[in-house]
Amino acid sequence: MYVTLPESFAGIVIAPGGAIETVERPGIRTHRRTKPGQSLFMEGDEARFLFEVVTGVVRLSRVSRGGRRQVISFGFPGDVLGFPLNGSHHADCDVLEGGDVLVYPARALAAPDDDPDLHRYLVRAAMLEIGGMQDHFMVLGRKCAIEKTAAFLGVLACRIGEPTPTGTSIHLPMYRSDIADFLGLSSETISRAFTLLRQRGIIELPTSKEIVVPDVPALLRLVEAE
Amino acid sequence: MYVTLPESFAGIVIAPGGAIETVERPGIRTHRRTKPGQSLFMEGDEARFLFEVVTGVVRLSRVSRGGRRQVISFGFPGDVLGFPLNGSHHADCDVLEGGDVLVYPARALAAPDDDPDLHRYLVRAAMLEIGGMQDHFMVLGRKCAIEKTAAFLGVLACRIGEPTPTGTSIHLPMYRSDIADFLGLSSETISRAFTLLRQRGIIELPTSKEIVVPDVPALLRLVEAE
DNA sequence: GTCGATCCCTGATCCAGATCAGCTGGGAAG
DNA sequence: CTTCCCAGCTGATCTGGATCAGGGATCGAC
Repeated sequence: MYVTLPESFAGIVIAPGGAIETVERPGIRTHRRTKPGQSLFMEGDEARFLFEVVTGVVRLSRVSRGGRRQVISFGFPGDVLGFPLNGSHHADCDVLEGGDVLVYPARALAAPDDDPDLHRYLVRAAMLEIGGMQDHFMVLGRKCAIEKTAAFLGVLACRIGEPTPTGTSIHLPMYRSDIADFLGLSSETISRAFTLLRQRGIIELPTSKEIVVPDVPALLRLVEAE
Repeated sequence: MYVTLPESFAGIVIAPGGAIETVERPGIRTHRRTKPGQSLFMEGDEARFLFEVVTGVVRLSRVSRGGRRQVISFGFPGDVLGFPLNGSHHADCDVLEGGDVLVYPARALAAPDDDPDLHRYLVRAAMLEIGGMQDHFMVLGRKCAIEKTAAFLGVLACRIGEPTPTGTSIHLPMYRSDIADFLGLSSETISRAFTLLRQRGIIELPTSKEIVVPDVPALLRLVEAE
């Protein structure tokens, strides 16, 4: 998941996934059960598989020599992760919330003929990945803290929000520091942004990992004050 | 081009392109001549073609509703641009320095059987794109101005630097503001970073668009002060 | 040649967010 | 139950980079 919002968001309820052109996911595949804290792959590992999150949440991240960390993306249900570079993985993938992943052979990407349906599915997933990352550049490079945070929560509300009587409810499986490393901020700034949004009535925080958004369009209007 | 540096850079001269696993570019293709200022495609255009820069330089960018701009990447010789999302382009592509581009039909990506060699070539280019963008996240989110600038010039030196008696020479076809919008900084900060690097003897600026790097490893050592 | 129009550089000031530090609360272990 | 530990929150301070402002170099139009 990247922080990528559809063109016209004001007042529009966005369907989970938000796909326009759809490629059917190929039939029954290999599943693997994931446990919190488990590593699906690490930077430098030979890339034998790609993964699609079915349930649960994973985190894709890189750590620099100096110890600075960048969370590249969060993998929510429907996200495909593990696109290989020169045959090896290029980031660490860890499980935040246990669940199920689909396991695709990396060969399916390089060899179209083995399984043409799967191949086309993965190529399309790669295009979605590139598009999402392009949007995320704008967030990282050209938005302030409150806009980044609002955009992040807005995307989560659209993708994994549960409708409740009081608003859209989001469960956050990651730490504040994960969100910070994803948005290029410090964890203190995330805390302060959450507090500010709460004070303004944009979100409620029943617990530190549960967020209720009474009015998603109001949240999304904060994404870019023009 | 993204700001993406190989693992072990200190003292190592990086080959242009830096590819490890190579896929041969398919035979003779359609060329198109480009002129400075020309637009190859714009956001929202139907994606009928992908482009590979042969000579010259292009710029890929997005502009938000509020008018803020993010330069997503610069296209130097060897870079493939224009990966489609739901059949349309997702950013603007403009020519900075005239030259030649190869034109590939977008179908080649979706339909493996039309031209299997080209298809594999483009899939591999997409994987390079994803890997490069992941590295660029670290630059945007977790590096300071001087590190961003040094990393940017370092990549350029490795990719398009010309060896001269006094060092590696780089021609910059873009404005300071383009570099700023690429690195998530202001154009003033780019100017100041260039001046600082010049004062420290890391670079020379014969003209504002020509940069000479006497010692590329010294430049790259600034990328991450640990 | 002169005149604009840009682009680039640099100084001064300001502010958003990092950093440092301390406090609080909830969950796990005993 | 108590204790410990760590995530999260918040206050105080600092600072890197944005912003504002002005000045010089370059280039094209005429």
